[in-house]
Amino acid sequence: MTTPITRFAPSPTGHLHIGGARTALFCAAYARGQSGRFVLRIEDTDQKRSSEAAAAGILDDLAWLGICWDDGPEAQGCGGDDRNVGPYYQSKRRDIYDRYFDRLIQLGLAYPAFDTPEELGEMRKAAEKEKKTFIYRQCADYDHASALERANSEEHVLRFKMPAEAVTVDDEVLGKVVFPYEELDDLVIRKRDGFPTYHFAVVVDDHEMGVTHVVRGQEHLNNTPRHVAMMKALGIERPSFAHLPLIFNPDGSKMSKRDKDKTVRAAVKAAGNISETDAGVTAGEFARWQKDKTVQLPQQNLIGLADKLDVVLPEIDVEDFRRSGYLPEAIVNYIALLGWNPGERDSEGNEIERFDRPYLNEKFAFDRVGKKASKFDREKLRAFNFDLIKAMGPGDFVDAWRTWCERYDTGLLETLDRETMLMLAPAVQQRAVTLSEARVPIGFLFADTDSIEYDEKAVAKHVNKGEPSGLELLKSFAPEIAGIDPFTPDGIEASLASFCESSNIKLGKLAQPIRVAMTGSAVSPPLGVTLAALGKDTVQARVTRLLTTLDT
RNA sequence: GGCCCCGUCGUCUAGCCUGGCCCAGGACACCAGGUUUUCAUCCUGGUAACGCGGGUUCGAAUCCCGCCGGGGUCACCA
Repeated sequence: MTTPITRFAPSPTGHLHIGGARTALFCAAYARGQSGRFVLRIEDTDQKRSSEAAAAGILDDLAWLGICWDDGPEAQGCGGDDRNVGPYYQSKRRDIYDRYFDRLIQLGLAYPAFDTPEELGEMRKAAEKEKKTFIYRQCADYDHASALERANSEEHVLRFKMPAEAVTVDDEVLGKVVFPYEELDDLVIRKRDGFPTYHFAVVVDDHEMGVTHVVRGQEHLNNTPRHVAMMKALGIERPSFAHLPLIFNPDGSKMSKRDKDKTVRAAVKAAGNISETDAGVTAGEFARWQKDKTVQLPQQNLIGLADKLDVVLPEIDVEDFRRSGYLPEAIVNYIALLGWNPGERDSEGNEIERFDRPYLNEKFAFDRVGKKASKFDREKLRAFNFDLIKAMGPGDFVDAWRTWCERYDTGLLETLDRETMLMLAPAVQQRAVTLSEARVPIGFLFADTDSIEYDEKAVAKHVNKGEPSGLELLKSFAPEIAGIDPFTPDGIEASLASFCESSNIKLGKLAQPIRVAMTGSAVSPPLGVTLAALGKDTVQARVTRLLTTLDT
């Protein structure tokens, strides 16, 4: 049997979309599990929209997820050209495409077409008027020789002459799908600028790179017969195809990069007082963005606006999830389950759905990929992430936390040293679903003692009420604080316990007023870590403040 | 609109190919209890689905047909 070779071929027009990540993951998992190879190719034939930075970003996103490629651009410790089938940027493969263009022209299966975009627009409009789909065909009196001659001096595109027969696609996921000839047009394979179109480049590159399994989103299904027809024309052996079901938003719409703009646009409109200065772009750009749903603002500007408007951007790209503080392992596990499942049960008879990469690699196959599009359920992703966070050792957690902070919250690193974070870790891990939310349960650490606002209900219940009242208990405990040694979670807990025992009160009676003093509310992590993290001086200051502020 | 794909709890799904083990199982969410110095974690339990209509069959979530619904695609983008 030949070595299976899969490939992921993103176009570098932005960050890696979560759907693309799943495609890449399945490709990589299949290659690993079958001892094959996984190729990464950058499809940058669209000169206008592609960028070097986007390509680098995608490689970075993949590597962060732990999806490494065997053949492809060398970056992040992945890639290389061991099989000598590169380069892996389509823009650098022009000479290869030219060879194939020539072959098709010789065969009379590719021909120059001179219609201008305007003319084509007219033709489409006319077809639409008749309620028909516009299908481009070579005109009946087309003269190949003179067209070729004319092509030497005139701008033109190259079209593929679609053979007059239906095409059957055998899909690993969907099964047999038949496309009638009447639906297949003479597609453009070389653009006016000389670059191949996507359709042509994939066919050539997949063949040149020995790809055996073409795995991609279902939105490509309708393209497949064109590709198959070209393969046949070129005498290329056809690979197997696997079209993955789409991923939707919870509301059923397709998960799109533009959703982020959509969210911010709506918030801007609702706020009513946002200007181009807030957006950080020119007035013209801002107006265009507001009016045109297809116009996107740069990521950084979008984040800035979202912060200003206090709206949460929907996570769409891998980078968005990373920023939100999800662990790559959680994302990988969750997206693997979108459209696929191992179909195995654990010893208790429950379906297995929590697993790691080695398990995925071993089990993944296309026969268990579903056909139905799935909605992206953030709550479930959060549950996966939370479980992973809870299961981490404190050291690993702090490592992950600090790494995240280096990228997204350097301020936290300035406030907390590693040792303090380590002490806080167990408390935080029980309370933070994502890394970005890790600072929430310890928010009291960042408050200024003199500006703590005391929650009315908490004060009424825990400070004023009781006999003796919480305030009185706190007052009598206050002198003890200075003598707590060591001032560590254990030392503090011990001191608290012995004080309560000798005073013959329940721990809760004292604990709650202390919480109010420390945080202004009745909620905090266990008192030991809460006080230890604050430090003796701050603890005393906060107790004093409550006593002086609320003792009436 | 043409063509193509899809349709099991709110969501992700198991089961469908090889009809009975399914008055449909799991997970997330939700609800109710319990443990706990608060919150959280944790534990226990519960609500909840085969889109509709015809067939075939002793028997259908599973096979067939129709309908309805959702989605994709119709570029010199990928």
